[in-house]
Amino acid sequence: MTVKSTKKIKETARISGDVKEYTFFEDVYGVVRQIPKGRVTSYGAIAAYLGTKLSARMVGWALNAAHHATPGVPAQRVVNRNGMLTGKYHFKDEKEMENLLARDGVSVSEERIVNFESIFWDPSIELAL
DNA sequence: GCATTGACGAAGG
DNA sequence: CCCTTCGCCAATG
Repeated sequence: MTVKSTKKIKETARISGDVKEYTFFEDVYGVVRQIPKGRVTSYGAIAAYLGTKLSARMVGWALNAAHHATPGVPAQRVVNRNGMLTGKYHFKDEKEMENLLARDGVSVSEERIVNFESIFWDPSIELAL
């Protein structure tokens, strides 16, 4: 799907049933779903790609709503800039995120992804439009 | 409508 | 190198 290059996140989130003008969620989902298996990225990288690097928190917030999204978003591939699984508590179980990453062939040691920088996937580069 | 919080990140101590 | 503070912007109390 083509990311609707959101210049601003302003028109964001209105999960109010009828109004679905929010591109924020769609964009985040779109990017996250394109993360190759075995690769990971950060909230900041996604935010930067969407042009809102100063609001990386919004990306995490969007992923929080990704739970009810279809076909599902591999949120385990999105961690903070330090490669830490900060969002694991938002999964069904704490181990779920780490488990999913292991399935992708990504090792985690002490809450931190091993070789994080090596498998880092930057949408601004990989998806470079 | 103001105050607090947050799946972040950069900077300062 | 670890911890604290501040900025960001939308949601929630």
